[in-house]
Amino acid sequence: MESKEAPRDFIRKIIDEDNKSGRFGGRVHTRFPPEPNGFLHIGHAKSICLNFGIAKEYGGLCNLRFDDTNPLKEEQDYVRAIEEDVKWLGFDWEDRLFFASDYFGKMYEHAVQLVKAGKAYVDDLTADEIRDYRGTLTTPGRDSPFRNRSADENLNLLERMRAGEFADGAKVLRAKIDMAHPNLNMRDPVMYRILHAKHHNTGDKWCIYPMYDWAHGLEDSIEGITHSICTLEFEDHRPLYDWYLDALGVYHPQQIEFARLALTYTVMSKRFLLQLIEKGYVRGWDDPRLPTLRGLRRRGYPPTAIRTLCERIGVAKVNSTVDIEFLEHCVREDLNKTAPRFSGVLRPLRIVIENYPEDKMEEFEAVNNPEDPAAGKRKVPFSRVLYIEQEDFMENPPPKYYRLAPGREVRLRYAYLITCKEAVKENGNLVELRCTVDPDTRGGNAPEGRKVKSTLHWVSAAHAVDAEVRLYDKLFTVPDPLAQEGMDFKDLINPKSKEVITACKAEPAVRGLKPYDRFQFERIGYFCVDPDTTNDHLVLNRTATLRDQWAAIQERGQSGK
RNA sequence: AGCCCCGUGGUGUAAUGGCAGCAUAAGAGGCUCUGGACCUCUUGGCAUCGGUUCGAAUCCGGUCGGGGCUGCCA
Repeated sequence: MESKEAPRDFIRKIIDEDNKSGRFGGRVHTRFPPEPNGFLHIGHAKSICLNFGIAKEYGGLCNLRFDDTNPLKEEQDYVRAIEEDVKWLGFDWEDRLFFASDYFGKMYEHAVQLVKAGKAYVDDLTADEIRDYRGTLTTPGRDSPFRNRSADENLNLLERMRAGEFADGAKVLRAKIDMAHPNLNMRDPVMYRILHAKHHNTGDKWCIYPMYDWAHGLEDSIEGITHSICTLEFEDHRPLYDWYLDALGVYHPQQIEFARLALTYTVMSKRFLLQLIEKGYVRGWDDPRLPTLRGLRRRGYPPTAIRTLCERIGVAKVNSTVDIEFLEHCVREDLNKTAPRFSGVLRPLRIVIENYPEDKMEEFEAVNNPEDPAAGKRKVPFSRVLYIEQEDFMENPPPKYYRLAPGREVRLRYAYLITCKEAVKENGNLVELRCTVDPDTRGGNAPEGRKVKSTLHWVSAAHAVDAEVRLYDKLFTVPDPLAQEGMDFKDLINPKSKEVITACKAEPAVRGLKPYDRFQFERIGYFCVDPDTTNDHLVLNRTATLRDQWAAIQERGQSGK
C-alpha cells in the first residue's frame, strides 16, 4: 500500500510512528474544527485536505466539528455555508457532524471533577484585574486572592454561576496551575466565563461557556480523535491541552501543529477580508477576486485544482508564503485537461470576406478538447462577416508579431486561410478589415508547402452570442499588501483587479452553458459562467489567462531588454 | 526581556550520517491548425561559526535571522 518513495511530511511521520508503536491501536481519526463565524478560505482548504486526506490515506475517519463555544460570534448561517464549502471541495464527513456545544454537559461534569480535585477555582477578579495579576512575558504573575477557596465553596459558586445567579463577567472558573509559569497560557487559564447570550445550538440553556483550551481537548477526547492537527499559534497551548486531559485522566489525543497557508497578492484573515467587503472594495464573500472558497468557486477554480495545490505545497512548520502563480498553474493544468473549448472574441474587430457570398453559410467541425478525445466535436458556423480579436491585427506589425496585418495571410481556426486586403478607417479609427479567403484552404488546411505563421479564433457575426465578460486579475499590486510600511493594505488594491467589458461575441455553442460551467476561449483563457447570467444576458468570469508568450515578448520589449 | 517554534535554488518542498532531488518560476530550443498543451536543455540552494565523525543539510554547541505568546477570542 505504501508507495516506496512517497515523500512523507512530518505529520505523516508522526502517525507512522504511532501506528508502529500501537499508541492508538493503529487507529487514525482526525477532525476539521471550524468556528462557525465566517466563510472558509483557501487557508482552511489546506487544513481540510490535510485532515480528510490523512484519514483517507490511513483508512481512518475525519469528523466535521463546529467549535461553537462563543455564542457572541457564531451563527447558524455559517454552519450551513461551511458544510456546503467542505462538500464542494470534495470531502465527506458521512454521519460524523458534531458540535462542541453538544458536549457542554459533559464538559461541565468534567469541570466539577476538577473543582473537586482542587484543580480549579472560581475567581471574582474582573477581567482587568486578571490581566494585571497574570504578569508579563518577563515577570511572573501573582495568585488571585480567591485562589485558595475550598473545593466546597468553589463547587457552590460554580453551580450558582451555571444557574445564572451572576452577571456577565462577575466570575470565572479558572484552572489552578502556576501563576509563575514561563508559558503564559499556564498561568491559571480561564475555563468558563459567564455569558448570558443565546447560543445558535443550545439556545438559553447555558449562561456559562467554555474557553477554547478547556473545550478543545475535551472535544477531541470525547470523539476519540487520535491526531488533533492545528496551526502553529497553538503550539504554546499544547502544554495546557495536555494538562487538562491529564488532570482529568481521560483519553488523550496528540496535538500536532503545522504552518498555515499564506498566498502572495492576497489577504487571508477574516478581519481583512471583512474590511474589503464592508468598505465595498469587493462585492461580497463570493467575489471572484477573494481567496474564499466561494470566491474561488465563482471565479471558476475547480475544487480538484485546489486539492492538487494543497497536496503539492506540502506540510511543514516553517511560516511560508506560496506564490499565487502556483495556484494558477494548478488551475490551468486542471482546466487544460477538463475544460471544453469555445471561440469567443473579447474585443471584436469586424472583418468582411469580400469573395465570400453574402447569403452563404458553412459549418466547420471543431474539436471540443484536444486533451480529451472523448469530449467529441461540434459545429461552428462561418459566414461573410466575422469578428476577430482587435489584438490580432496590427497595421504596422513589429518584428515578432505574426498575426494579421495588411497583405498578410493567416488561418482562421478550423475554417480558411484568409488574407487582409485593406484596413478601413473612419476618422482615423479602424472600423473593419476587408479580407479574402482562399477557397482551396477549406477546413483550414494549407496547400502543400504553404505555411502561415498564425491561427486566429473568430466568431461569425450573424450567429454570435453577446456576452458581458468580467476580467479578473490579482487583487493587490504587491505580493504582501500587509507588509508595506505605513500603508493601508486597501490602498494597494490593484485598480485592474476587475475590468468589465460588454460587447463580447461568442460562438453559438455557449448557449448550452449553465452557471458555474467552466470552459476555455481558445487563445484567450479559461472562463466560467457567472450566476448573474439571465436568459438574455450572458455573464462570464475570466478564471485565468492562458500562458502568453507574445505578451511576455512585449513586456520584455517594454522593459527595455 | 522570558518561554516556545523554525531557517535547503526566486518561491514551495524532499533527502535524517554517504553524489542535495522534485515542483513551480525564469532563460534557450523543439513541436504545433490555440504564441495553449507537450518535449528537451540551462541557470539557481543547505543562514553562519565551531565541535563530533573516515564522512554532516542531517548529530551537538554558539551566533545571526524569522515567527508565535501578555482575550473572560479561536
